[in-house]
Formats: sequence, C-alpha cells, structure tokens
Amino acid sequence: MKSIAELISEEVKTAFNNAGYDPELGQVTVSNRPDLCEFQCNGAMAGAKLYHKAPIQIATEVADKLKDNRVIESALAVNPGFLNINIKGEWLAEYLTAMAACPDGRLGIETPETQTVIVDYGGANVAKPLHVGHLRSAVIGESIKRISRYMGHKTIGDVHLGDWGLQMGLVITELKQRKPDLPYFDDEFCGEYPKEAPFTIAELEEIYPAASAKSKEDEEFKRAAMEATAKLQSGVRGYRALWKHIIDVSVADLKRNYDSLDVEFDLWKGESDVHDLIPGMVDYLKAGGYTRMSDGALVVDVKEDTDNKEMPPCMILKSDGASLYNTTDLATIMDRVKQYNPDRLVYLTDKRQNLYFEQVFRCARKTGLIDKDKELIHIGFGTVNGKDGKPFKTRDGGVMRLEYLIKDINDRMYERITQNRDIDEDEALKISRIVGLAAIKYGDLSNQASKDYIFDVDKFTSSEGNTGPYILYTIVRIKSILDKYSDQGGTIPDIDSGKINFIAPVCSSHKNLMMELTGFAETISGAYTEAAPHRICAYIYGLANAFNSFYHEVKVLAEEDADKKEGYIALLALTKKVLTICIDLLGFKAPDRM
RNA sequence: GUGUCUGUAGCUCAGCUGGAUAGAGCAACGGCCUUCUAAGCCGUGGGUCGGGGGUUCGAAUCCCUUCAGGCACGCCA
Repeated sequence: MKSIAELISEEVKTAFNNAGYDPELGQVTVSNRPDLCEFQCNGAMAGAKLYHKAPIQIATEVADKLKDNRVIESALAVNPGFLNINIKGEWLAEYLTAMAACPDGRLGIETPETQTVIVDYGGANVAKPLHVGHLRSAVIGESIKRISRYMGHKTIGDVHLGDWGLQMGLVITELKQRKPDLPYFDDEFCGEYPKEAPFTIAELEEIYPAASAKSKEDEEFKRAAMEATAKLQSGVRGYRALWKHIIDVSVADLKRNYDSLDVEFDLWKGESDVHDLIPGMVDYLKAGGYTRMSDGALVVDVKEDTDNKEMPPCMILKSDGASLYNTTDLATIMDRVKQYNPDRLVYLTDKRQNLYFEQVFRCARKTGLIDKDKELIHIGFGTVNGKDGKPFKTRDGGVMRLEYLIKDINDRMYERITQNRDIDEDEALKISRIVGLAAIKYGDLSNQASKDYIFDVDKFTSSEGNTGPYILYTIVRIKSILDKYSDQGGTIPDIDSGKINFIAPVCSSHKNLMMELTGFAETISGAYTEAAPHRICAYIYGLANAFNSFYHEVKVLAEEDADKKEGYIALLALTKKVLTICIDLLGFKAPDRM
C-alpha cells in the first residue's frame, strides 16, 4: 500500500494543481519540526522562481484549496513559504486499520518482484577461532539476510569459509612436525584413514597461531607450508584426508559459535568448492581476450576511462601460476550465477577490502561472468574498538575471542538482572542470554556498518537510551499489559486476521505513537535497498520512545470506556507486532519477562 | 605520492534525495512510583556541524580548497 506521505502528497498535489501550479510541487515529507506540524510541503518555495511569485502567496493559495479535505485537518502557510500540515485523527486510524489488514502480515510493505539474493558472510577461516572481527560480518550479514527474506526475496546465506589458503598448509606442516607418524604423511600408505581426527578443536586452535608465528621467523617452515598448500590443492590423498578432518572439527566449532549468535547459513561453502572450476574459468578469460601477462602474472585490466584514480588490474593467477583470493572469488561468482542466477550479491568484509572488491566486481562484469544489470554490493564494515578508540583487545593485548566477548556481555547482563531483585537463578540466566544477545547485536547494528564503533559493555547492556535492552523492555511492557488484559477476560485482536480497528487519537502521545507506526513499511524497504539495518534501529528507537510516552500518559487497563480501551489494545497489539518483526529482522528476540 | 573514508555537545552517535530555533542518549542538575514492569517518564543547562571560500531564496547536507586522523594501493586474504 502507499505510504502515508504519498497519500497526503496526493491531496496536496491536487491542491497545487487546482491552484494552477505544477502538481509535482506538492510533495510532502514528515515534518522536521514536530512542534509545528506533522507533515510539511516545501513546494511553494521551489515554485516561487517558476511562477515569479512570492512563495508565501503560493503557499496561501494552496492552503486555501486544502480546506474541508478528508485527510488534512489543517494546512497553514507559514513564512517564508512552508505549508504546515496536520492530518485528521479519524483518517489516521483508517490508515492503521488498512495497514494491519494487509494480507500475510505485510503491514503495508509492497512485495516487489521476487529476486534471488545471495549473502556472502565473508569467510571465517577454518582452524582459527572466531574473534571480534567476525562479529560484524555475522551480525550485519544475518540482518541483511533476514530483511531481504522478509521483503519476499529468495535469499541464500553462504558462510563462505576460508578453507583453501596458506593457513591450511601451515596447520598441516605444523601437524607433520608434531606427529610425523600419522598415516596422512606416509606416501606409501594406501589403506583407510582413521575416521577420528587426530586432534581436538583446542589443539587446532593452538596449532594455527603457533604455525603462523613460526612461518614468520622460519623461512624453511614457510616454504614447507607453501609446499603443503600446493600438495593439498593438487589433491594428494593424505593431505586431503587430513584437511577434511580440519574442516570437520572446525566447522563443528563454528556452528556452535554461530548458533549462540542465532546466525544461520543455508550454505557452508568455502573457497575450496570452486577449486575445480578455476582452470575452466581461466581458459574462458583468456579465450575472451580479457587477460594479459604482467610481470609474469595473469591479470585483467579493470581501469575505466572515467577513472581519475589509479586502478590496478585484477590479478587472476600469480607468476608461479597459483590461484589466489581473486581467483576463487571470481570462480565463485561464476558458480553462483550458474547455480542460482542471483539478482543481488552482497559481500560482507572489513572495509579495508573496498578497493579489492571494486576490482573483482569490475572484472566480473567486464568479462561477462555476471550480467551488468545484476547488483554487486560490498558492505565494508568498520572495526570494533575498545573504549580507548583502538581495535578491541583483551586485557593482555591479545585478540579478543568472540566467545569471551559474548560471555562478558551475558555476565554483565546477569549482574544487572539480579541487582536489587529476587529472581530465580535459571530464569535470570536465561533472560541474561536473550537480552545479552540483543545488547550485542543492537550495539553493533545501531551504528552505520561502514563506521568503526566503540564496543562499550556498560552502554550496550544499559536499558537507558538507544540500546537493545531498552527496546526489549518496551516489548515486555506491552506483553505484560496484553497478558493482564487477557487474564481479565479481554480478547486480544489477531492482527493477521485483518479484523482490527483503531480509534482516532485522544491525545498527542496517542497520535504520535500512531504516526510512528505508519513509518514501518518505508523503513523496512529503505533498509533493504540501502542494505542498512541501522535504519531499523533508529526507527524502533523512535517507536519505543513514542510508546513509552503513551504508556505513561494513558492507563490502558484503567480505561472505562470500552471502545477506547479496545482501541488502545489494538494499538498495543500493532506496536508489539511491529517491534517484534523489527527485532527479528535485526536478529534477536524478546523474553516474556525481564 | 594517488585514492578513499571519517571529523556534528564533555563522551557515544543520528541527521533520508539541501529547507524553518542542528537532534538523541550518556554524563551534570531538577522533578515523577497507593493505578498496566521506575530496566521507565517529564524537564533544565550544554554545539561558530574541523577551518576557509563558493552555488542557492535557503547548506551539517552540493562544489572547490585547506587542516587533522584512519585505511587501501599486483603476486596475503
């Protein structure tokens, strides 16, 4: 359905037309001065030059045409030429009624033509524990996936593991030094390899950093690791078997971690999955005449005439003929086009890879690996910083593991919950996990993705201000009223049935809450097109504020007028529904009590 | 060096395609619990939107320039 601003614009455009002006001047926006009016139209000022008239005169004439309007309560021309508009309460109630009656709980969201969207979470590395840096791709990616899905698009989330690079060779080489007797290293061995991995996740997590450090000091070791990587990629049987163990052990651990974040993937693909496609793709690029040799490496030029900046070519093969990150990413695009024919491909990585992705995207388009009308989006996110403004570290300066970060938040949440209150231990723990997750995700998502942000445990777990707990608290309050109403024999209207009626506002906080609710559809579709979950945070913060003001001004359950009471309950039901959908799109849920 | 992002109140951040006295929250100060969860609500103080030009009736927003900081710039991912 049309947005409320669009509907009001229609009225105002008609008025402009009736007054003899270009109707397009009648575009209305939500007022940026809520103290003066609800909606504003600045068209008179834009039209002043066109018609050689004082803007205030135009505005006055238009205002005159808006008298006795079925939508607009008042339209006031104000200097220098603003048109200040307030809308009728009855009409607002009708709008909400229509919004709630939308089929399938769409609440006014137009279902666009269904597209296929792939969200690439940007590759956690196998054999390395998740750390703070992985938080952002997981949290933002999950939200973007959910928003896309809610919009009605076929959406596929791919974890896209880093499972094929040098880190695998490093781990294998280190293992070989530690346990040389394993059959995987015996070239003569031709029996069945053991089903059990010869290491635990704890060992694996210790092995990688050790190997990584060693490779930086020990040239010999590094060479061995590169050789092991090459052997793995060329398919040496024992190495592949060992690699499989590393993947299995790691993936089990990654799943556990992602589960605790309520992040799910449809595909657990990785760089290794396209390995076999690379030779064919390289042939294709060569045959198409896209490539050239440069310092022994195979590259594709991606500079465009309109560039006024340096744009290095996209490298396809290293001078030793080996593939690299670019190669697997391009092959993955080719593979995805073939398998899913996506309309939109979203990548989440650190923003430091901006230039890299620009090269890859240009290369993919130029070489026809993907059609030019498909959307390729790179969401480069900023770093998670500590209170000192520097990248988040543990107290001793090490990399902060994601698990520990989550634990810190949950512990702090538990403290807050059990403070000044008697509460069952189990319930406190359960609530602290639910609210803690909201605190983390909201803390992240409420910032623009591309910006760095400060991870502040105290701020995030606080229920004051623009935080996850504040939003949840608001929902819990609504639930509590609805539960009581239900206990008192009231029937809570089912929004999805479409049979729900709203009443005209009785006070300003009532009207304000209604107005906030009308912004739902626009917020969600805006968040989708811009791939910007923070817009949803900003929206629900405003909505929660509006509700809490209403809550204090209007005592719902004490209302004696039955019609009013029913209208209030309907409003609460809708508010709860909107908030619940929104937090689901952000990737968390509300407890029943807190 | 080239490119790119950022610079808004003491702190953390909003500000959509330029619009009316630049908004929140935290922190500070002051109110509000015999009524639906005070994890809340209401109010006060606090800003030459990094600086300087320009375009415009109108600029935090667009253009130029300058300062400061971050990041990236072919064989890592």
